[in-house]
Amino acid sequence: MSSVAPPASDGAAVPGGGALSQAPAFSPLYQQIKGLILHSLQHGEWKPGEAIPSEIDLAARFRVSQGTVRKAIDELAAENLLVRRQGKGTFVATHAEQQVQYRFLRLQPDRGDVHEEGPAQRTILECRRQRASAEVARALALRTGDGVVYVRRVLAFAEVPTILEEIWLPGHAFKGLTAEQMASYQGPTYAMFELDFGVRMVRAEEKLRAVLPDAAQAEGLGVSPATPLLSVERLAYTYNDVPMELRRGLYRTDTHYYRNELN
Amino acid sequence: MSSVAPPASDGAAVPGGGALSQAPAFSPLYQQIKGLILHSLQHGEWKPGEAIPSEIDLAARFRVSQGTVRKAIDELAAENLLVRRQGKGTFVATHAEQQVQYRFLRLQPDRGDVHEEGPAQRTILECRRQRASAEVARALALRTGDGVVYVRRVLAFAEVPTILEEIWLPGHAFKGLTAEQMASYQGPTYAMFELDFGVRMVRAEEKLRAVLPDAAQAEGLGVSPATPLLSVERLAYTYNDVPMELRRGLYRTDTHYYRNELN
DNA sequence: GAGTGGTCTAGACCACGCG
DNA sequence: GCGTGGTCTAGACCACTCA
Repeated sequence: MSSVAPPASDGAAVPGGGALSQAPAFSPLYQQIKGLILHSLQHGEWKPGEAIPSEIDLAARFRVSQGTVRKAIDELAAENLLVRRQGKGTFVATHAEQQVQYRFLRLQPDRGDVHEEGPAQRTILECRRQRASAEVARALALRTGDGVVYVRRVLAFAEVPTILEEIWLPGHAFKGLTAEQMASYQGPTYAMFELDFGVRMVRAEEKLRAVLPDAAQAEGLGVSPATPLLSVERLAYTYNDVPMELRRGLYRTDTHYYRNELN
Repeated sequence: MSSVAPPASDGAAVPGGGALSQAPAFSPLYQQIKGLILHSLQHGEWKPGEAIPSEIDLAARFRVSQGTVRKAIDELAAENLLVRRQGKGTFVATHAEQQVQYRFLRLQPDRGDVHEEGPAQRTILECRRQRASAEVARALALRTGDGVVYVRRVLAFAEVPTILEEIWLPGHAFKGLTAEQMASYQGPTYAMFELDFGVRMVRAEEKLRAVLPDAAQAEGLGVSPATPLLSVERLAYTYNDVPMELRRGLYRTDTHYYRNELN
């Protein structure tokens, strides 16, 4: 069923260059294999946390050598879509059961480390459906007025309220999301999104600014309105660069800092 | 001269497992090759911007197959130490002549893009030798009281002062650095460090916080002391994770934002 | 057309996890 | 001991750059 030609049986491998090819965009075989694996991931052929077929099986299925599927998997693993475990297999990455609890949260405590601090305590302040504003619609690639789920919550570490955030989710993908669900799930929110809605966040972009909170925001975090806060606007994407979540967070940075690595 | 055994001529490749090996730390051949190439980079056998020998030459030199040096180079390229250019060769990465002017600066203008904005205008406020405080010494792996070069400067974009930063450099590696030099060099400061001092910054860690400036800082940026600013503390490393620069910057975030990508 | 990196294959063997 | 991913090799051919 795959569209990859079996080069060996043809006697000559002509990757991406058929007789009718007009656009000279050369695409190596392993990229095509990568695309096929990605397609299977998107369509749920293998679920988060499950093992995908072995390299040998995939090589047979796509009629290519093991080395070629290897290179495809290497790239998907580098993008954190797959996880290789020697001796066991290759697994679909998941936000649950991941050693690092919050993969996208860069906030670190000034003293002690993130493990002593333990998981965040969540308080849901609000959770309701609303219509997308022009701004939210643009970010999520919706039309103004489309249904979105809006959540407002506070995250506390060691009983200290540290993050106040607003979340917007496309209504069509998150039908029936309740405050209960947001509050009661043990573990990362993104793990719950995978389990209950089949939406897997793959990467995100953040824009950071220093701001002063308004009165309501200051109260939500229990700080004075003169306390500068780190504003973090996050756009999270699923497969194929489809935006699936907009978040606006205010982080306290008197007890924590935002850590970044530059390469 | 290399310490890599020629497996082919021995009839059996036993990577990392000699007769005397006691610590079972298995290290694949390509990792050893990577180490050898890294060593040559550190010791200036090939300078930033220059081409290194071809894969075939390196394979002959280290007595391994081309595929093995390929994998070593792949990793070094992924770490931004080398740059591959098909048809031309593999080059030592450099902060000069790099398409992205400032590789470590994540600040983006709110309107327009970074290219229209052009290069930063630098104003050196101070540049002198001093003794390392306990804090600076700890960051740079020096002893308290060791000589360091201290620089204070303002960066402006489109004539608007945007970044106020302090820089500490180990005195032993930056002997003779002058304010003139800091001001007059065209291009990234890190490119000047490579050319004039042979110090190449390879990666960095940043800690971000929202802060309010003191009176002097506010004046330096031409903002009110009530303007929240993004505090960015950066530790930059050369090869082998040796810290070579501490920077403390205050970024205006009313006209710019700090961009980050999460994977 | 020569030289460089990039792709693809086929096969051998090694390290790891688990029953 | 088997199956998985990981390493290493040798050789063929392709795409790109430049003289």
